[in-house]
Amino acid sequence: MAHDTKTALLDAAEKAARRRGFDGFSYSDLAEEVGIRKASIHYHFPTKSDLSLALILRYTDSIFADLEEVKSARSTGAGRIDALIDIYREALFGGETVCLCVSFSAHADPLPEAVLSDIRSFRKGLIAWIADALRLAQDDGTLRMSDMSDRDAPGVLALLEGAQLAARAQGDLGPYDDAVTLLRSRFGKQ
Amino acid sequence: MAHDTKTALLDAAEKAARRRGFDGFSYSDLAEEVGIRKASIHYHFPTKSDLSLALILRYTDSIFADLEEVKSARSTGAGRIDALIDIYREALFGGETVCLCVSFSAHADPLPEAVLSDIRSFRKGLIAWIADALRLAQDDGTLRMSDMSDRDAPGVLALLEGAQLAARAQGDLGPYDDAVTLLRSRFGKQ
DNA sequence: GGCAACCTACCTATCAGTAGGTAGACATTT
DNA sequence: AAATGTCTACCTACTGATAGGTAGGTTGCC
Repeated sequence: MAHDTKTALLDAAEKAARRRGFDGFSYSDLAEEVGIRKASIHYHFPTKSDLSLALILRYTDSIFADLEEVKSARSTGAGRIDALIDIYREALFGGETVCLCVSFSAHADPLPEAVLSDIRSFRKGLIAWIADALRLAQDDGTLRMSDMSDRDAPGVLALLEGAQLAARAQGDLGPYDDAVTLLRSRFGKQ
Repeated sequence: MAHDTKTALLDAAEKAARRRGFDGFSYSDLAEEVGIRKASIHYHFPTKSDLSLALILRYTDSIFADLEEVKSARSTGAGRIDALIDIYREALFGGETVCLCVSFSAHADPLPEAVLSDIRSFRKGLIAWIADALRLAQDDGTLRMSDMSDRDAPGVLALLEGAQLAARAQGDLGPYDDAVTLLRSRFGKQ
């Protein structure tokens, strides 16, 4: 199938980008991992810029789909925040990778404007989702302290991404769990 | 002077690493910026690994020195946390760079173990400093809500680093200020 | 026949790093 | 005081490896 190779390339590229950054892997690396020749990758992604855009589009779509699923699976605000914390935790792969958004944000300079634009709208959407969950948690009583509000949504996202950095630096999940304590302790039963 | 060239190289390398990542600049780039030939850089830093280590050592020393200064300049817990938020804010250079620790943590893979080890102990020291400030804030009454404690120090650091990522992705300070609202709103008069 | 999905072979640019030389400051020797 | 040696801080010129990307051919399916 045509799609299998393309998907395999995206999978390999995403893994590499999240581990070593977008400049940290080459078409050679991908070729070896996927099992085709280097030049053949250009058939699917003419330039590395094209690849970076395809990567971020697939990634943001997938995360937004996950968030929609969380919305229908979890009815309380605390439950939704908890699920979000888990999503970011699993994205760490035990401390070997960060999420693509973190990886791209950290070294945004070489990326094409279209990618940066997608990252910005991804962040916007995420913050809106979190704000919604925080409002819900206030209403349903699963947010313990009354001083946290939807205004804190950007802070929640920053906390999650920063916690990923800490885990990545250490190479294990410990620092992530330590950092998100600040969040978890503020939510009650789901 | 001998030292001026070496310092100029470190300055240029730090700026580049914080903007584009450690793999995002070359000895050629440094040579052009500093005004010496590429090969001459190897006299000061034989390999790029050597340069990465020199960078992180200088950086962590400088931050710890800043934190000591804050300790003597600010007597309240809230004042110290506020000063820390400012330090991380200024490290953004308006959204063009992140701090070196964030840059290195995001793409830790190519870095030598000695650098990662220094980053880990840097994080440890930072968290200890923050925990100390949080305890002080509890004692002196400048921490508004009683539900925040020194246990939240890893979360505070994660929040600051994550807020830097958000600002870097956007290219301006707005997202940083939005994210640290979660912190600032919890502290009273200094 | 036509097209998708590869391939081999090659390009130019750039990477970190090396070899070997040199100009000038400074100390030591004669 | 002059000559010599040594050291720092550069230099020119180069290496092999690798980067992203291109040209043009081949294979097999519809």
